[in-house]
Amino acid sequence: MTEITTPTQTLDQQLCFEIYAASHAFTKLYKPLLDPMGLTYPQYLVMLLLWERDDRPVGDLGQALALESSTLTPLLKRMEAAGHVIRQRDPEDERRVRIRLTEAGWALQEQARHIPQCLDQSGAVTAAEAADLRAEVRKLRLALTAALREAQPD
Amino acid sequence: MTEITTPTQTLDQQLCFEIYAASHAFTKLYKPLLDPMGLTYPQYLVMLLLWERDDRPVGDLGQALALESSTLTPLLKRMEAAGHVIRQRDPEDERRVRIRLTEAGWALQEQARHIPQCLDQSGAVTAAEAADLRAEVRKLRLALTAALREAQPD
DNA sequence: TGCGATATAATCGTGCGCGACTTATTTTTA
DNA sequence: TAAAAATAAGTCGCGCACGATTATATCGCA
Repeated sequence: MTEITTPTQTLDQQLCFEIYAASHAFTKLYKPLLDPMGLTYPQYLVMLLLWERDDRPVGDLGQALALESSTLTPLLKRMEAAGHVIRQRDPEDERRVRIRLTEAGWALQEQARHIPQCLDQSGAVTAAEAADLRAEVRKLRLALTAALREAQPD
Repeated sequence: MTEITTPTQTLDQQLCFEIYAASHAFTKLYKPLLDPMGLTYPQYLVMLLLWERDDRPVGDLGQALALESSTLTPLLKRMEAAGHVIRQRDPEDERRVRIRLTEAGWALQEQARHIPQCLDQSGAVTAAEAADLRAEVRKLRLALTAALREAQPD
């Protein structure tokens, strides 16, 4: 059963738009939770990585977040100014700058612990649905980056 | 079978991050397709809406895209400068500014027609998968905005 | 009729996010 | 080992995206 799929040029039918809009919705939902901690949403993602493993070079964070140094460097400087992290040249390899949590940065982990639950309790999705959806979106993302890599091989 | 779900503070397990990263991946994948038309990704979304129904007030586009006037006004001015649209006060209601496509703006529709296919052919997802995923993410997004509305009732 | 409330865009300041480029360091190789 | 290549972070300019605020126009109602 092959259908004639006229490529629908309609916003309603675009997966990309839904992802785009959902991303903004997440950011807005997180904002009131993060504001009291003095974190923005991308900064929170950096904190998640550092709580998981501290003392990483910038490029390591960029790899994990799929962000460029041109995005991360200013962001990390703001986080340093806010007292969350410290930026320090790696003596082993002077090209690298290592990012470490401050005491205050570690302290925030406690405050942040309830955040994932807030989402669950918002009734937006069940934990199981979230896990499934996460896996599917992850698959999509990896496929998109692979397609991109193919399209422009540096 | 109830599990003890310690809320995992790990980036790997965050749905929000996958959505965030997928959104950026889409934007990057679209860029080489949109650049020749002189459109950015959010501008492309505006064009989709206008091709669907021309001559809309700013707020109408904002409603559809979930964007504020503080985002759209400068964006639409850039689109006007690029010759894609015309911004004009509505004589019926002088508060409104109506957005209309120019001839050049309409002409782009042809060029843009192949874009959805490019995505399909990138092998990232099948059309059916995309439709399913779109529906799920849409459900999530609506739930998130509902949760937000509940949290801060203006 | 006129005045307060509401609706609609626009402005401003801040923080991403990227591509193109630069600088500094390390590694490779001729 | 000196020159070339590769790597890592940073800088710059531009375009979103938002919240807070403002300006203007319309509406509702006494």
